[in-house]
Amino acid sequence: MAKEAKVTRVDDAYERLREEILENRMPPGFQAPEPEIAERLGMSRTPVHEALIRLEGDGLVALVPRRGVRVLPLAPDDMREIYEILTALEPEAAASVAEARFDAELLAPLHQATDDMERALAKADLDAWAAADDRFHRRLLDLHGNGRMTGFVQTLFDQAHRARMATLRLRDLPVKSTEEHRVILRSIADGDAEETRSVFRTHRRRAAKELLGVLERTRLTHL
Amino acid sequence: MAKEAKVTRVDDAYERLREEILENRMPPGFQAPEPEIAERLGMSRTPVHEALIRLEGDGLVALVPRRGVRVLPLAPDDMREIYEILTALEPEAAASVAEARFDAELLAPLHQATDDMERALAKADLDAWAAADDRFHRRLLDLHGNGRMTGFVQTLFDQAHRARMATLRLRDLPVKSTEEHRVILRSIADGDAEETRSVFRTHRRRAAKELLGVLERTRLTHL
DNA sequence: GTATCCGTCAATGCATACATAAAAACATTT
DNA sequence: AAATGTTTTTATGTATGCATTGACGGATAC
Repeated sequence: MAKEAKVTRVDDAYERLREEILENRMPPGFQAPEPEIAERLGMSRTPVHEALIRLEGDGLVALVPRRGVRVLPLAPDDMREIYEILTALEPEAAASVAEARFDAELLAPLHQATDDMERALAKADLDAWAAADDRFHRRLLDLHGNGRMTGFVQTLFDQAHRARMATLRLRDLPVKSTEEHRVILRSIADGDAEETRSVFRTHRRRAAKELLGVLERTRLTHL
Repeated sequence: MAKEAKVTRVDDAYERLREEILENRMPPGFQAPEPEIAERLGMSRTPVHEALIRLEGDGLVALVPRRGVRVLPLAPDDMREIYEILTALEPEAAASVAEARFDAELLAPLHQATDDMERALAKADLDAWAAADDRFHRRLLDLHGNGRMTGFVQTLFDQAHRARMATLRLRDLPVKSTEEHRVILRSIADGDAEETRSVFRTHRRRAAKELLGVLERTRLTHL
């Protein structure tokens, strides 16, 4: 997962800043003027500003006149919005993949990701678990092949990333979630679209409820 | 619907270009270097470039190195992607609005939009019909109150706008579509979430099928 | 006539310059 | 000391300059 050679400074700035936000090194509420960011990244304001426009489009930051960038915090309501959309989109995509009855070879990335989740769970390696979980969802969307959906879901994942990582450490190991992935995968392999949709919906609903429950209990109103 | 006072040149450029694309004054496939656009809009390259980044994020244009902007054409597959997402999202939003049992006053914008559709249909004014149709969908999303969903659906509407306007003139008057809106509205007013979801789904599926049928029959492979 | 090579042109990425306007710091008055 | 007015600093929006690099056209070779 080494950094790819960045072609332009705008891309470079975009990816570095995105990563810093996702990894919580630029935490929610963090604020800084553009010249400061530019200096930190070792480039002029122009490419930084253009990268920030993209990040703003991704819903990760807000550009506040005269005070620079602000990293947007996530409130429980934001998570509700995000999970509602995911609950509507992903089960449809999964059902469509099931219906397409891909052969085992094409489903390999999903098996791989699910195996990785189980392995990570066994080692209680939450970072690895989350990465594998992400990969499962991403690969599934890839198989479905609706680029717009994939892109949008990815930006939602990005937005939710911090909250997911934070809550992951505030609750029991995600045993249930891992099992559900196995079930989803089986119903996809069986080509049972209706079952896939139903199981995936349940999976998303439960995950949302659990996450919101943790936020509620821990009084984490934004992060 | 006069132009609002634009605060910055970037906003100005963004909105003018977006409108030109939606209204087909910059047709799909149109290509021009940034300096040319800048001159046309009477500003320097900087704000134009930044506006173009936003339009690229909206999926309306592509920035091609060394050749400037290109207005993206829409293929039938794009329409399939768009309608698939709309079919997954809008019925959920509508069902949720039905469940919320808003009182008549809050539903007024929907009644208004539906009335306008019927009036426009009676006068065979397709532009007014399309505008009212858009408004109905937009207001419904507004009532639902998921800002991310609203925003995303809006960008999809923007992307699909040209195709919708083009096909509207290649087929019979949208009588069925208008009637369906009336039915949807009634089921929302009745607070019947399940019925709303089902009717809306049917509405979207039928609209998609019809539109794709027209594209197919007229061999319009991109527009 | 066709294909290849080279030179010129032009578009973009980025840096920098500048005007504007807000905010912050400071001074002055009461 | 508080409040008000003034100065200074600073961030952003926009324009412009410059280097790089690809595109295009013409010339040359075959």
